Amino acid sequence: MSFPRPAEDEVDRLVAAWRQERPDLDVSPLEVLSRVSRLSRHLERERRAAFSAHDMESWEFDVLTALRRAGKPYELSPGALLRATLVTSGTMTNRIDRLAAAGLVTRNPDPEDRRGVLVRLTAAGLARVDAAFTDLLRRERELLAGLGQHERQALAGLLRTLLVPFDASAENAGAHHPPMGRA
Amino acid sequence: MSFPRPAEDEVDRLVAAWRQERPDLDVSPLEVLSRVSRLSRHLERERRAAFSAHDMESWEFDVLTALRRAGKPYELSPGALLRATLVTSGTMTNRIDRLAAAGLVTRNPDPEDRRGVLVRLTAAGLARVDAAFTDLLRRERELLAGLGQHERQALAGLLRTLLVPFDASAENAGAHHPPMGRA
DNA sequence: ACCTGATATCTTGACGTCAAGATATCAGGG
DNA sequence: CCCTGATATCTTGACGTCAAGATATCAGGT
Repeated sequence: MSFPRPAEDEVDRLVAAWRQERPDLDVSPLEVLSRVSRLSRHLERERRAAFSAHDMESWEFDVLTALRRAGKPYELSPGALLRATLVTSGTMTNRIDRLAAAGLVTRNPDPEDRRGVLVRLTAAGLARVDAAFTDLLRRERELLAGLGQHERQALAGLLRTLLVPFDASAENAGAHHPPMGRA
Repeated sequence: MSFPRPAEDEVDRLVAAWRQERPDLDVSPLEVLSRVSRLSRHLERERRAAFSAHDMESWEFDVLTALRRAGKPYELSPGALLRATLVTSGTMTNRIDRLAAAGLVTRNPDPEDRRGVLVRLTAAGLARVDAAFTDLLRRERELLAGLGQHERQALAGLLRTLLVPFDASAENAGAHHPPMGRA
C-alpha cells in the first residue's frame, strides 16, 4: 500500500485533527504559521545547546552579537541594544549589569549626551562572541542540510515576503514598545 | 537610480552588517533561520492581540486548543497536555490550576489510573476557545495575504522538510524534557 | 506478598522578563 | 533664563516559567 511516502511532521497531524473537529473552518494558515512557531522553538533549543559549550546564555549572545555587528569600536547605547534585541528597557538594564559583572562589556558615559550611556564590548567579550557565533553557524548549516541551495533561497525569499510588512512598519517605531532584532 | 526594488527586511540589513564585519564567515544560514525566529516573534504578538479581544492569554489558548482538538469528551491528561504545549510539568500544573479557577476546565480523577488526572474542557471553555480560534485564523489569513496559494504550499513544504527531523526524533520522547506541540 | 524501576503529577525556590513609573537631561520657544 | 514635552536610562513589583526533587501509583518479576 505505502511506499517511501513524504514524511509527516507534527503539524500535519495537528491540522488533520482540526479538520476532523472543525471541518467548517479553513485551518490552512496553520500549515505555514504553526510550522514557523514550532521551528522557532526547535531553533531556540539548538541555540542553547550551541552556547552551553561556550558557557554562554542565549540572552548574552543576543546582546553581544548586536555589539559585534556594530563594528569598531563595538559600542551601542542601551536604547539601540533593546531595539536590536526586542526586549524592554528594564530587561536590558538587567542584562547589561550582568554582562558588565562578567567583564564582557563596559558601561561608559556618552560624551555627547549626559543622559546617555554607551555599552562597549571588551576584548574578552569579543573573543567569546566570535567563538560562539562561528559555532552557531556551523550547527545551523547542519539544520539546513536537507535543503539544496536553490530551495534555501526560495525559502528565504518567501519568508522575507511575510516579514517585510512587519519590518517596514517598525521602521519609524519609538523606544518603549521595542521594534525588532535577532541573531 | 532606483526603481520599485524588492523590499528589504531587517534580516537583509543584519546579514549585510555581518558580511562587513566577518567577510570570512558564511552567514547565509541566517537568511533562513533568523527569519524564522523573527517571524515567530511577530506572530506571537499577533496572537496576543487576537486573544486580548477575547480576554484570553496565549498560554490559555495553547492548553484549551489542545483539549479542543482532542475531540469529545475534550479530555486529556496533564502529561499529554505538557507534551502538546512544550512546557514542563510544573508550568502545566500551574496553568491547569488557573484554568480550573476560571471555570474553563475541570480536573477529574482518571478512573483507570489512580496516579492520573484528566483535564476536561467545560462548556464555557469550549465556547471561549472556539471563538478565539476562529478569530486567530482570520488574522493569520491576513498575514499570509502576500502569498499566493501556490507559494503558501511551497513554503509549507519547505518548512516541513526542516521540521521532520525534529518531530521524528521526538516520536519516542519521554515525559520530562517535553517533546512538542503548538497552536 | 514484596521488591524494583518506571510513570504521573505536584511542590518548591530561583530566575528572567515585563509594565509602569521615577529620575535626569535635552532642545526649542517664549 | 525658565518652561514644556520629548528622550534615555534605571528602579520596582508582580508574574510565568523552569529545573529538581517529592509523593504516590503502576506493572512485572521473584
